[in-house]
Amino acid sequence: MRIATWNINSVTVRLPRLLAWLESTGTDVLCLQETKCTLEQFPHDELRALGYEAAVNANGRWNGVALVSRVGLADVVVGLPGGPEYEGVQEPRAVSATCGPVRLWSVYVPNGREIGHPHYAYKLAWLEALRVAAADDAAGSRPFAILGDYNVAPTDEDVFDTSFFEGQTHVTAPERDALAALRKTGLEDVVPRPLKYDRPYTYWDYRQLSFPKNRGMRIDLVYGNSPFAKAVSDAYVDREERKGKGASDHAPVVVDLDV
DNA sequence: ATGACCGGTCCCACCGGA
Repeated sequence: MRIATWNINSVTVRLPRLLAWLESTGTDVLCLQETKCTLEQFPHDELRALGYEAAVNANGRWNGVALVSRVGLADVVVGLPGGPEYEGVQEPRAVSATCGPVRLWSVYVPNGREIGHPHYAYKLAWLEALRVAAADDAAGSRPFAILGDYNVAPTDEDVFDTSFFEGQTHVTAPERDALAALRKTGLEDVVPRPLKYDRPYTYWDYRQLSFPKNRGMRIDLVYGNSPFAKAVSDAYVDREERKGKGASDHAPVVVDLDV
């Protein structure tokens, strides 16, 4: 079984790439983030033509997540139970479902913007709510994973230059502590292998030739419980999908499971 | 080549991304 996570940065603009990628990789379940569409705009018909159904949490121009599956979608939960609001709104940043033998979340963790910004406190509160909401499944015997854009680089090895990020979000101790607390529920970081260079970055800024210079970050993560992690036969970052005109600024992370 | 931001928006610039 092949599962993947991909911050697609607009499912509308990226639809031709999405369909071609699903076909070429034979992915069974894809977790999407930043769909940037309404529920009505989500391309259910095009995906159904390839044999996929989708569970979607979206409300317009920002954020938006989905689970796209050709191996079933059961017990769908839309949103993060107990999750915080930002400016009075529950943003579409989480959706979970059972896909065949595994329980999966697709999450888009808030960016945080700047240290001390209300969005930063919101980010930390959101990660804490995720920890609480996922604790039972994390400790369970069914393969379970939270995949998505965490907007946190777990270690200094996960950014191209630590000095570049001094004083910025994504690398601070409170953010990394929040990830550590999440792992402590029984989840481990399934680190993919890079297809080139030495580090499995998943994101490269559009600006300043970041991708050709490999000035990247590993912020798209797969946190799986022990039954999930034990079933992993391979994991890699598909950096090929970051290439060319019309790419997302994130590459998909692909995980193969023996389940 | 992987090549010097991009997507969305009621619109001629700005927000959000990280």
